[in-house]
Amino acid sequence: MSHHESHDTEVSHFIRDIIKEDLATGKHKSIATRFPPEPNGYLHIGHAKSICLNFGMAKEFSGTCNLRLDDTNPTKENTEYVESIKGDVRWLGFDWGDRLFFASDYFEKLYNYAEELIRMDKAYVCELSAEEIRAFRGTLTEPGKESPYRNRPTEESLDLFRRMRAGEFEDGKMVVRAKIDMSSPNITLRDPTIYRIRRAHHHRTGDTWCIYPMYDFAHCLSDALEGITHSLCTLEFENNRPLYEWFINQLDVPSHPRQIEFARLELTYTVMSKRKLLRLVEDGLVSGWDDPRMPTIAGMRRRGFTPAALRNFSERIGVAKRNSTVDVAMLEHALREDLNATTRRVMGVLDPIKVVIENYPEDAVEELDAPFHPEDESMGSRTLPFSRELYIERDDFMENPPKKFFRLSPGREVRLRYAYYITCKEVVKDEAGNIVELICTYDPESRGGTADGRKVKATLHWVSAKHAIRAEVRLYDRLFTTPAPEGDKEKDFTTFLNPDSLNVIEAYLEPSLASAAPEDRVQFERIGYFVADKIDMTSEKPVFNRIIGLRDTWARISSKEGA
RNA sequence: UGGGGCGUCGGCAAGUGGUAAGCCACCGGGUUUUGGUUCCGGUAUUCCUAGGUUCGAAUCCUAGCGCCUCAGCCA
Repeated sequence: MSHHESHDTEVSHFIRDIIKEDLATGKHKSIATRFPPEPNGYLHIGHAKSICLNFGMAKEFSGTCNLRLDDTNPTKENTEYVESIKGDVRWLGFDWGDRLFFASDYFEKLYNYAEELIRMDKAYVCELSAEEIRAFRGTLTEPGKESPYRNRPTEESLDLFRRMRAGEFEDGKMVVRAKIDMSSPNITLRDPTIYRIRRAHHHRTGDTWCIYPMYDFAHCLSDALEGITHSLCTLEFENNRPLYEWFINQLDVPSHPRQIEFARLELTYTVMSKRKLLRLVEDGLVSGWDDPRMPTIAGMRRRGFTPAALRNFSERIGVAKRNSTVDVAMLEHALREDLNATTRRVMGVLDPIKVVIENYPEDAVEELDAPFHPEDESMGSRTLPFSRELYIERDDFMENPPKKFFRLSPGREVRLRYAYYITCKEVVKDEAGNIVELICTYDPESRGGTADGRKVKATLHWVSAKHAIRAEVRLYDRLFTTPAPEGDKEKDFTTFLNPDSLNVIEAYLEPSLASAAPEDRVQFERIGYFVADKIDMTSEKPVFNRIIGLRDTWARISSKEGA
């Protein structure tokens, strides 16, 4: 973890309290958590919250956190997903050591537990069809009816279950169900299915099984087998907790974990459901799961997010039971905060306008020294070539500036960062009236950016025209235009897609950037934070992604004044 | 209309009987070779509502109201 991480924001939350209490009372000598994703998709920022919570609690209390892939449904899972999950967790900065597990590691044990349940007359093989089971289940307000197979002899169920395993029956022919209470007001307790027949190739166990355990049965037992003390999951599993406890109480298991539920993360201006994320990818609305606009960990990584920013964010949003939607500005703040501290400052001009310094020698080139970080000398410095023709940002010049505009305009003097003071003498336009060039003069006494006490109201970034390198710059913005893209029941969330979420431009950058390595992050001074694209960056054709812009007070002032 | 859960500032979120932390956002102001950073200051007489208990309640009691969740051989 980087030394930039701030721990001063650590706040109490109910899970931390429970853990402290359990340690204080001696209920547990040490704690064990786990992050249990199903390898059927890519991880997103919601998972990041869970990862940070589980690994974070383990680290904070010197416990352990297992990475467990919950692979009980072979029709949806594959190794590509397990690899991406491992990579994402590692990138976030967490280490599971030798504690990588799979629910499928326990298939044999799970099978034996199921047999045990049948022997205890706490489970039975049911031959009702899926539709019949549904019909027998009852509704929210009416109790269910018992299956006609419910009271068949234990031996018969046991025999059938063994033959299920042996592959004697076709898929869907029968299931094994826990025998609990068909009239329970909690529907998860109405004889839930715990094993089904599913002839599918499993990514790890291959074809050795044709029956697979259900989540409710497998999860609690996996936790118990691993000695998990605190099994943290999201709110929608609250209804399943009595069932979780039922299984571990019936069976002779090595430990009794406690399930604790917390609210999943929702973020403004984004969608989080796996289904909707898949839609974006499949409909080609984004370039893939790692599109820099996606809230996936892979996407955020490619966008240039830092693991520390995500960790800090997770800590700050807290953990509670209340459903809530976090303002994405909070995430952006955590991002800028980390980037500000860790990133080198360089210069690049996104939308150039040429400046010719008429009193600067025709062929002269000077090497000017410029630090990489004004507040952190340890980052060192580089030299910048300066010459007669430069580029500055189009936004930094106005022919008829409003009162509060401090930048360059006719007759006004400004500073070129780490270079000289220049004064605009003349504006050159084309036939159409577009400004194509600015004729300026410079003050040779202001080298480095200081002149005898003379103050100037603005400092502009610039690049030397003949030394600048050209690069593709991908300007990313929020994917949606509304804080709650899922909030309108009438309209599909894709109608709120931001048409300007990506703008690709060609920019002029200072030459040092040609040697940037993929995933190197920098700040283009006065503009924002950028990252050399993980996939497409090469020194021949540099590609930078905008991670996030700097806070732009001027933009707010000017739009407020209608300037 | 059964069960479970949740309601504290614009958004997160502490607080669990002693008189409303913090963060984001927002608004002022200082410093500044990034209109960045940073630093100072401001921002809930009030905790879903209504009653009640108490010297004292966001915290306890009662009754309402609102929102989330559960009827996969998904997780």
